[in-house]
Amino acid sequence: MESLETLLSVLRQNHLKITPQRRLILEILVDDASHPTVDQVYQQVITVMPNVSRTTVYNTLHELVALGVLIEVQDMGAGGGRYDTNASQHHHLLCTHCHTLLDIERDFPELELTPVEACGYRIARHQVTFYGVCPCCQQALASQEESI
Amino acid sequence: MESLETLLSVLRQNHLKITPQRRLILEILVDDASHPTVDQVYQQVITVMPNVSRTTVYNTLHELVALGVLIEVQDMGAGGGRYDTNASQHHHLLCTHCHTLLDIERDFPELELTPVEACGYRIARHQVTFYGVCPCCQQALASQEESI
DNA sequence: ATTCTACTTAGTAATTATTATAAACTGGGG
DNA sequence: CCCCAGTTTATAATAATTACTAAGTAGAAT
Ligand SMILES: [Mn+2]
Ligand SMILES: [Mn+2]
Ligand SMILES: [Zn+2]
Ligand SMILES: [Zn+2]
Repeated sequence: MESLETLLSVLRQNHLKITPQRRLILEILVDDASHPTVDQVYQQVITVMPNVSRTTVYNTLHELVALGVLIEVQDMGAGGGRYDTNASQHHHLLCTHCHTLLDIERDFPELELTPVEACGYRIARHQVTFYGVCPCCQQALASQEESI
Repeated sequence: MESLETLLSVLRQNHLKITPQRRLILEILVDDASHPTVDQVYQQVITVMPNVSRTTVYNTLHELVALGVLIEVQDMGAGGGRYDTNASQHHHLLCTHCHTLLDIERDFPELELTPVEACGYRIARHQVTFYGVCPCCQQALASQEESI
């Protein structure tokens, strides 16, 4: 994600007030590349400002998405959507067991649909998700099988 | 999706009773390649059997997913997850405006992560989603701009 | 610095999606 | 035809998100 200063200036440019709550949420987001859920952001928020409401977290995340500096990603299985603080074009590697989600920064420019495949759609971008099992979960699954 | 007969035999092989409710849901699924939501399946169900409960639809869809003949897909923006009656490996083309989701049956075998990119994950598969605007929505958006 | 106001927040309620529970029902083997 | 494990339904509970509104405040204007 961009630096805190960049994000603050985006807010200013869009005439959004820089409240302590918004500032805290931005600070948390720039430090968290784990694709957190709304609730994970909220839990971090209330360790610092215990009175912030969930509504404020929802509002702020939605505003950042509307401004294009935050992306919503879907994750099979986990509760609720997750937010991606890396708004640049990139791809993902998901552990199907614990849902840890890593960024893959490489580009895959060779992915192009033929006109007949595209069916008249005007294609803007593509996104690849690799599914697998992370090293931690491989170990956990292996020792689980042993104990059977 | 497989034929109705194939699905019925999968149920039989797994000692699941073929009830009128399940049969109807299967009939609906084999005819619907639109990646419907739970509610869209339910709405079709109750036009034929008005007393079927949502729980039965949820249960049946989950059972089919467990049997591997139905896939859950995530769709940014639309309400709830969607079900994919095409359980084979394939990719998707999503209209970011109306969320129409088309299957792309081509394979992309060249998509491989290097060991360093894979970070120790044991990778099982990958899935590509192309994002764009479908012809209908292109027209709608164009005429909308005209009227401004 | 003080005032003012439109924007923001917190708290609560409402909505929506999904899962849990348990009593009544039934497909299909025997 | 009987029977019972599996299934369905209705209802309640849980979870995720959105709506609403009175109270609070950031930042511009004075
Ligand atoms: Mn990412
Ligand atoms: Mn599909
Ligand atoms: Zn894992
Ligand atoms: Zn469309």
